[in-house]
Amino acid sequence: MPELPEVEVARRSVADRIAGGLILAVHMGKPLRWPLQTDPQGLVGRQVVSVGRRGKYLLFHLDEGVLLVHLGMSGSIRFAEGLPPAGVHDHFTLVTTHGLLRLHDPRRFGAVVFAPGLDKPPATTLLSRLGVEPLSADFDEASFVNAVRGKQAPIKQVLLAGALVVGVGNIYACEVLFLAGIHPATRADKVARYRLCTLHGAIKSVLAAAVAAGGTTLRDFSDANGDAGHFQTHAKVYGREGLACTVCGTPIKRMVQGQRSSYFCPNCQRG
DNA sequence: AGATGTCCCTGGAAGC
DNA sequence: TGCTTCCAGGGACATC
Repeated sequence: MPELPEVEVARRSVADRIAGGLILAVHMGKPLRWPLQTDPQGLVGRQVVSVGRRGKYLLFHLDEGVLLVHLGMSGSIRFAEGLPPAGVHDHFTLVTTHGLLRLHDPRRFGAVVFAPGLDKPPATTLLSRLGVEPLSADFDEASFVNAVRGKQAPIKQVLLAGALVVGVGNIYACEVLFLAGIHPATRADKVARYRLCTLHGAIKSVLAAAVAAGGTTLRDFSDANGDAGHFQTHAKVYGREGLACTVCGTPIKRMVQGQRSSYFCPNCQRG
């Protein structure tokens, strides 16, 4: 499923080609997570100026307004050559002078939302409560450590909530907690400072490495040109319940937090 | 207000 | 072999 690195890879794979393109037509498939909130035909004639990203949202900046695209857990965008008929899971198609871009999303957790501007609803509703970008200079160690220690929820859920730092999904959350030696159920304000410093570094390095490698292809991820990622996440804990910890040999355990599986090594992750 | 629970959806895997 | 059940996940929203 696309987490931040995959969304960033998707962004890079479409940005250069789509920029400057005029929207010729818009086709909608089955409804996605939230309504577009505008007449799709109103997008026709607008120009795509650039493609940005905030958290896991792709931002298609138009000459007037912005199109927010979320890939959910099974979404991918891809340029289609020619004018092939939409498949059953192609729920949004942008026909432009610079190519035909499709959003393919079998589970429809994705979203396409139009906003008149980034500083206007519904963009503000979706983006305002997002935390810091983990790959930006704003993600500094001291601020992160202090913010985490102001929370009482389990550390895993603080990471997933995205209010402090965005883009850390379930898989990367499990992995970075393992690297930092932190048990996922530990209350955020009870985690030792030195472990949070390690966690901060792990978030930065793991996400950056994943972006550099073209994302992780755990579940059929590919970029807009159909190229798969090369970040072979030999996950150290995720999905490895019952298997030996790569560090100490203890069987990896699984627990459920907030309806989601957390994988951890009961020996390596204590604090 | 902060923490926790619920729900949306469907393909693939596992179980009978 | 063919059915049914379970599971995965991001994040808005409801509830405590």
